[in-house]
Amino acid sequence: MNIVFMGTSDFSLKSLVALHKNHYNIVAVYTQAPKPFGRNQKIHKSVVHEYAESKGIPVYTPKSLKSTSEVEKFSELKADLVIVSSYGLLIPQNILNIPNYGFINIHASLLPRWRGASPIQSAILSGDKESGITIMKMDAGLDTGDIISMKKINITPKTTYGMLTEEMGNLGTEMILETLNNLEENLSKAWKQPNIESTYASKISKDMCKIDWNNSAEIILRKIMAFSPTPSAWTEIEGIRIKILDADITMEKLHYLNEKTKIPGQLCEYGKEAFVICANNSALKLTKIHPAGKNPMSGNDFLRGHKNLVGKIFS
RNA sequence: CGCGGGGUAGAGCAGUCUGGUAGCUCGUUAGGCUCAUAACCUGAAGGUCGGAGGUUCAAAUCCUCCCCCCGCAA
Repeated sequence: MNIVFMGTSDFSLKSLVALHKNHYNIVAVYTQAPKPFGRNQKIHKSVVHEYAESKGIPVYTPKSLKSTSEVEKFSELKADLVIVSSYGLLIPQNILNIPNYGFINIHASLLPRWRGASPIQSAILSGDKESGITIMKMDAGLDTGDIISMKKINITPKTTYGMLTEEMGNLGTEMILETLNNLEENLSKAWKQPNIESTYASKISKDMCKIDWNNSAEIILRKIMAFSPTPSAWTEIEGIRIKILDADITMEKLHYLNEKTKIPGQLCEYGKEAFVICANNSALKLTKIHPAGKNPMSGNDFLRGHKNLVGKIFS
């Protein structure tokens, strides 16, 4: 069976590696084109691109699949099945129709909740208690295909995007291998998504990552977790831009904080630890932060060199 | 040549502009105080100031080149 793999991120890489190690016949890999990335505008290939190349698998990086030349190239691969995992491009119907077994997608949410680009971050941001992986047959809609299988993962208040992505990647890999084990039967048993209760996870934008200290500590903590370790929730104080990598909602020090004139975003020190006031009489203890131009450090360390900032306001 | 911040004791920083004894807050360590302590007091150890060259009577500081870390942007 000829398999084509389409994916770009670390999440998808795990599945590709597993497929390759299990000796599936991967005839081609599609991934997003190399882009200028990082300092000095160096061109970087995607992790999937690097891996496929190192294993001698042909790599395709079209900017779109809509052109007739791309459709022709694809049909020449004589794919029987395509596995898609956080690829990043829309797949037109005339390509979906080509493989006998169609397209299968590994999606990192419990569909129909969180269709779209950022299912993992969105689940954490909105405070979901659980998420998971859905394996589905792809159709022309955005993550609207029939469901082949679904498994859950718990989310705690301290689950980060990085941690959840790791777990999701492992689970997705496990599930796609199960699916392939008994492909025809699994495909025939697929069921329709309920169209109620669907939600969409839009792409992550810059402003989404900036912290609004007028929210409660709980909401802010979700944002920190959803964007950790990257791109990171951030804030600013006295012109210094600071990423917040980890924090804890603090209860025991609230009585102390309440005696002060609390302003949301105010940096406080208590028992050598750094706190920031949030809305509704809540506060966050800064446990790991990353000031621009510096290396990541604890809140305590930051205070040691910046006593003058105590009492100032994050914005 | 995309824009910018930084490298000084184990950690976080000041000192650089204007050259003149290597500092601060912590940590570590020895002792003291205390019913006791992560609190307080007294002492100690711990630095080739990222590297190389240059200027100078004298360089963390000024000049030249190099290395490393990071933020933005994409």
